[in-house]
Amino acid sequence: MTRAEAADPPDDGARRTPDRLRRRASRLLSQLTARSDRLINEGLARADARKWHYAVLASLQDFGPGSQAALSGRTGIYRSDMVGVLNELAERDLVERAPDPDDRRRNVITISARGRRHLRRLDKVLDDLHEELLAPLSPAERDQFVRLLTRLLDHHARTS
Amino acid sequence: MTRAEAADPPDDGARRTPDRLRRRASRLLSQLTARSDRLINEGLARADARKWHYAVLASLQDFGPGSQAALSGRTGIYRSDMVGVLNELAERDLVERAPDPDDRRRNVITISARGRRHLRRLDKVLDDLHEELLAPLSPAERDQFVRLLTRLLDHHARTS
DNA sequence: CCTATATCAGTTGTACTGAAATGC
DNA sequence: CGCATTTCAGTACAACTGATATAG
Repeated sequence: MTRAEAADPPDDGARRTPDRLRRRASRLLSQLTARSDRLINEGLARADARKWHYAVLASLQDFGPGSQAALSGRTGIYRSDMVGVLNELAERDLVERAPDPDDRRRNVITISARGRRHLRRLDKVLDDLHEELLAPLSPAERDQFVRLLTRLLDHHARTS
Repeated sequence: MTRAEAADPPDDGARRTPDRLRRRASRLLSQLTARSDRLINEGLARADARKWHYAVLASLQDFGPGSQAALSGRTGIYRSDMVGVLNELAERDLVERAPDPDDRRRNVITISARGRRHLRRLDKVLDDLHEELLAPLSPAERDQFVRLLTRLLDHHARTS
């Protein structure tokens, strides 16, 4: 579609695209994400946190308490891995896990006061880390970047 | 550390950023890359290839033969993992691995005719996959997206 | 002696699977 | 019975580390 591409250049198609590797969006994404993840993970580790901690706390703060299955859906954490994440958060008294009286299969997870405080701290930490991540971009470009990512992600979230 | 929080900010805080999770660039990157990687890996698997295969073949085609260490640098494949990738490529007769007469520690890796053919096929496959990956974006937006990714990656490649 | 290369053995982290235990 | 929820045990794969043999 994008490339009608009638005739191969006789000798090589390589000469036209001097480094095809470095232009592939998928590869740029992978590599940038690798760096981004490392940056974020290390930054959060310094605050005794991991990115799933942030995801759960933010989800609880922004959308209220919920079952583990609900949190799993909201945050993208695998149902099987949610247990461990909540154990870590509960150990630190950042959330409370109580059986749901209405449906005793469920646990209801609630953010604690301490958890809210921690979340504010993590938000600050993440602001700084994103400042570093997006340093080369102007505010308008950062916006543009986030919008493009969002559109792509929304598209693929729906179609899968 | 920040102020002994006896009273939460009564309303706000959360209400101002209704879903902070979904706006974090790092998270958008991680999630989009997860989908992108899956898309690309599955697509390449259908062509009996993996993304490192493409990386090595493209690097050989665009920059000529090289030692395993050189390829490692060019492609980002770990020196330890290069062995396995080259084994797979050599099994399929896509590259040739010969000892370097000038420096007998080295192997010189060369792309074969069959490898060049395979690379053209993979390029086509990847074009289609990227069409799918970037479907929601106009050509201008795709360009913009690639440019932004490149700038970010360049910045972090230099500063680390 | 010190360095670079190719290779191998092994760790770590994480997405993901499968199934058990419990309750609807 | 079916189905949903939490939990656990374990797989698969990738990035990464450390060490060794060989050669400059």
